[in-house]
Amino acid sequence: MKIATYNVNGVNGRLPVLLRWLELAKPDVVCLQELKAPNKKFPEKAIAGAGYKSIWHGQKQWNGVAILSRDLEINEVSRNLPGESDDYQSRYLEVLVEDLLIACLYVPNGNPAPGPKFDYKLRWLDRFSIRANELLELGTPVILAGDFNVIPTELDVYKPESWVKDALFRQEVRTAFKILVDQGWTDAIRKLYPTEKIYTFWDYFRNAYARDAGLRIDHFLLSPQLKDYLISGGVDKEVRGWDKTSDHAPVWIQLANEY
DNA sequence: ATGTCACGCCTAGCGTGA
Repeated sequence: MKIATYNVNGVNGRLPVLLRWLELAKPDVVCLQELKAPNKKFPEKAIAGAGYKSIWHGQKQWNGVAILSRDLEINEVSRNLPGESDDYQSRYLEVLVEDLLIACLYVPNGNPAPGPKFDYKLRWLDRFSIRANELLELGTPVILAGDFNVIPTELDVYKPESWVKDALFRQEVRTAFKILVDQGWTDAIRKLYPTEKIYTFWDYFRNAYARDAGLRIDHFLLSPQLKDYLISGGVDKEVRGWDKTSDHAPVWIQLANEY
């Protein structure tokens, strides 16, 4: 099974790029973030035309997540991250793809830090950590995929020293990510490439893509049942170079069929 | 500090988020 995650930065503005990439990469399941579209403007028909059924959780103007499936049956489990009843931001979606639970997440950016947005990010990560632990305790295969807005280590950023005060790399955030992973998750891309520079995001500013001034912030975390079935994975980096493209590139993993 | 995108809106540049 090939599973991808892609922060599209506007699902309608990016529709030609998304459809072109789907045709090329042919993932079985796709987690999308930053739809920037209300529910009624999600391009369900165009995506169905490419062969994918969709479950989406949109929001006017900002945020928004979706999960697409090509052939496999998909059923919604939840569209809310527990723990904060007045949190209206659409950043979370949990589905079952057959017997595999997939959570698609779009963690708050958190800048400027410190400040209320950063506090919200830390609370969100705490809430997510609680949910992730519950999912682990199910003892069934689970994938947490999406835009974590976390640079896990110095290897994951082109110039660490210039990012230490940024909400994506501050120590509190790196620690939160480490606590989460240490519950028993496997960072799939880092497992496949233990020492290589792997980036998934390049800023629109300052010609970042051409300079390869990137960050690794889109991640797959695998529950223990899955880690030995991870075959391959990577970043479809060339998509970041396409016209009218997102600032993120799609990231994917391949799991053995018999997991 | 800056830079570049996409979105919504009392439609046309501006505020906001990233």
